[in-house]
Amino acid sequence: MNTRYDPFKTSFDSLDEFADLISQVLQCPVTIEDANHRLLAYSTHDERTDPARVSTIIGRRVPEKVINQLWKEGTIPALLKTKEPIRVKNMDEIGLSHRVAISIWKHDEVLGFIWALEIDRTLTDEDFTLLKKAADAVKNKLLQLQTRKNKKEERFQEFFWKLLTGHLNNPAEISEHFYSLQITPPSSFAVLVFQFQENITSQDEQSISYLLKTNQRLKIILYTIDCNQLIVLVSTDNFDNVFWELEQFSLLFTGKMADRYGIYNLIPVYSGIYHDYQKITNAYEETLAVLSIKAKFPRETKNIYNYHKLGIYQLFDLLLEKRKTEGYENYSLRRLHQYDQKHNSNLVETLEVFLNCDNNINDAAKALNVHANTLNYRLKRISEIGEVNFKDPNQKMMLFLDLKLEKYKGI
Amino acid sequence: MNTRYDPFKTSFDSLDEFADLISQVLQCPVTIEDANHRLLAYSTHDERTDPARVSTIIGRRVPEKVINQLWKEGTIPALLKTKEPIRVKNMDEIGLSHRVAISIWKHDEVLGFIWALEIDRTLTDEDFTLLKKAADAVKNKLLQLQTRKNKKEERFQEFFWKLLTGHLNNPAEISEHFYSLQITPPSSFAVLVFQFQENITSQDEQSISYLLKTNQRLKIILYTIDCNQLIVLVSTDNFDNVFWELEQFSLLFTGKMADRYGIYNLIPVYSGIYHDYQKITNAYEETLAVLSIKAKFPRETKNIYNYHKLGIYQLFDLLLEKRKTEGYENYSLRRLHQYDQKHNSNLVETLEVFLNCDNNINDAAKALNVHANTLNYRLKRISEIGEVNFKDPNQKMMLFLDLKLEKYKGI
DNA sequence: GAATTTTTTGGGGATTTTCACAAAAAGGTT
DNA sequence: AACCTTTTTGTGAAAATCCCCAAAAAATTC
Repeated sequence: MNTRYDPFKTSFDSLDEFADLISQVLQCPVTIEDANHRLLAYSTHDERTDPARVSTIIGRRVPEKVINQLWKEGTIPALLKTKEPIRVKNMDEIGLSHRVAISIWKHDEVLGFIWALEIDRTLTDEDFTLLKKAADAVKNKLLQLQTRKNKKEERFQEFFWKLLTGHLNNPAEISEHFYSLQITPPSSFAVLVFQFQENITSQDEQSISYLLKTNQRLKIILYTIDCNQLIVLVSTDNFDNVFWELEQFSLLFTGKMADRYGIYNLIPVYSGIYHDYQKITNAYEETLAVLSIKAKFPRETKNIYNYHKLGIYQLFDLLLEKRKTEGYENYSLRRLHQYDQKHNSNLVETLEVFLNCDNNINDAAKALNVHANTLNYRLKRISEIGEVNFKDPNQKMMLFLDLKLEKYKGI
Repeated sequence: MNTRYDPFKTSFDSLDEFADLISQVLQCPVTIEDANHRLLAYSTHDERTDPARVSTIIGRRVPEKVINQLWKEGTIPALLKTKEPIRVKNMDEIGLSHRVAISIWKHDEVLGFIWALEIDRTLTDEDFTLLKKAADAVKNKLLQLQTRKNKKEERFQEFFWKLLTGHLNNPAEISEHFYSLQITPPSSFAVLVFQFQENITSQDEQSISYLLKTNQRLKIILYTIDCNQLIVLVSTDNFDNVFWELEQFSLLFTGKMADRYGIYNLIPVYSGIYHDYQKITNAYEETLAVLSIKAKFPRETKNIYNYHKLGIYQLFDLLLEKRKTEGYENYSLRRLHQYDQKHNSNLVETLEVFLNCDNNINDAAKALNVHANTLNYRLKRISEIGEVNFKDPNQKMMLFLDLKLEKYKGI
């Protein structure tokens, strides 16, 4: 067979038609996906298939566990690097039989993938050449879809920003927008924000888009990017334990950004669950508040991702202002600071660690790297010097608050 | 001797002169006091005396322990009831030798007392008659002092109110007022407020005035009455432990109001220590804030008398407002309330008591009248139902705050 | 009304915490 | 250097807390 021979130099109306054509030429089942592993088309003339393909077709996307495996094992990274076909050995644990994949390129961007299953026959080098021709032939068709989608995405973004900034304050208007964008608004939603260390580049955007679209944990309604923040609107319908889901998703997303794209130190936060789309501004502000507090108390709020869990840190802006206006000073803390300064000891730190450790002497002693009796002695001194009664929850609470407020003020 | 005979029907310039006259007639040392046991005059012709009298003259008032003893043992109550002379047996423990006292009356009000010491001779019935005549003769003179004092007190009051309400905002002006009232302003001061259960009657006023003036623990600079509140400005100079002193004084005052005059349930509060007289308004407002919180959390703040010690309760006005505007609700608390309602249990109450008891299971179990294991079981349920982690101080603190806020809201 | 679940109470042993005491180390003063 | 105070660490016994099990009581469900 001549390498010049190109059976794909023909016009076709739909991608499905084209998938069938490839299938006929290569004598095996074929599927075409976009860059986010969404199913675009699949051949129907061949009935042989494998579980992974069935799931992909049923769900109109490649199952997440399959994507994960293909990432881990290197197929997808390879496809994103080369224009050559890649052979994948069968992986029974995810229901994948032997197959060959090729990426579809336009300039230096991957638009999608073609998969050919090697169920009865193994593809030859010639078949590989044909596959490359098929990939080349399909790119323009894909590009059309892509640009159409881009325009749509712009409208999505505009709508999302209007929602976030409270520019749509009429339920009917909001419904209308959803309808015109062909989105069914979920009855409950949450806003997620991922804060990046640096501004998000357009290359990052692709990774983000890819991750969001391939994720199958949460339904992403809308998302947009603002400097170093990725803002996402997700549906929270039909979950027993929404916050757990949100946390799982956040960790998954940040984990994959790190593993796959080397983008580390993302800070995920999310709002509470809302039902009223006019309150999306509140949700967004919640997330910003959490980010702001997390910036100031990174250690204390390490495992806190939402406003609800912030606990007393919710109050800090307010409290600081109060303290400023009334010129109040915690008597005990002042005494302890004075003592620390005079004898360069560290009673204040000791107190803070002790309170952080929920009054547990052993834990606190470990955290401070001192003997438990040492801590005991210090606590006795603290209660003497600072006139603190460690049996009084009110006193301790105020101390804790004022301790943290000092830090807050200091930053 | 004829009962008509009256050696005191004579004019005299000063009270001291009159005291000497009585002393001459009765052949014993004499002192005259006002209703608040302030020394008004004393005889000098006789050198015999006792330690109590010496202290009285030196301090220009009867020592507090002597007054206390005379109250306890019934002399003063008797003097306030009858116009007859009362004999007091000697009380070595307070340096008091035998003496006779008589109260000086104007209408139904006691203006003061005359004391005659029975050092060498015991007074006869005739002497008693003479003493009554002396008391009668001196009353007009005392009345003059009284009215002069009243006018002065009115000026005091006016000045005090101006200070409290911030109508004097110029240090020079304030100093001037102090000077013109012949008060040396202390360099540090505090405002005390005693809240009565009912509006203060003019009869109560006399008791108050008496107690304030006879007290020797704190130096009272100014005081005034506003409906059911007694407002006092005290000097806090020269104390090591000011707050302890203030507390002692408060308890003393409320105790004596109860014991002596049957006026119960006074609520004492006091401000912090201030140095700047322009900030007296702040001090006053502090006390009012404490009273307001104490009204809402009587049990929790039972032993709290000043703003400083209020701890987290300082923040409640602010927090409540925040909660209202943001429409936040504590998730755990809501869950627990729901459970309580459904199973008519009392998990919320259990939680509150437990937190009040500083996480001490035994104390809390006692307070709840249940077995410690029952409480343990309930706490396990609480942590399950409310998703509370009892090792997390932040969570617990927020729970505590929200619990108390609920109550605050409820009232 | 029987069966099941939830709640309360009790016992008792393992584990921790608490506390007093003492020795040693560290820091400061004269 | 000698002396004192403060701080740290160690030890061990008493006290308390924690935790498991089980039985009984109460409430709920079927």
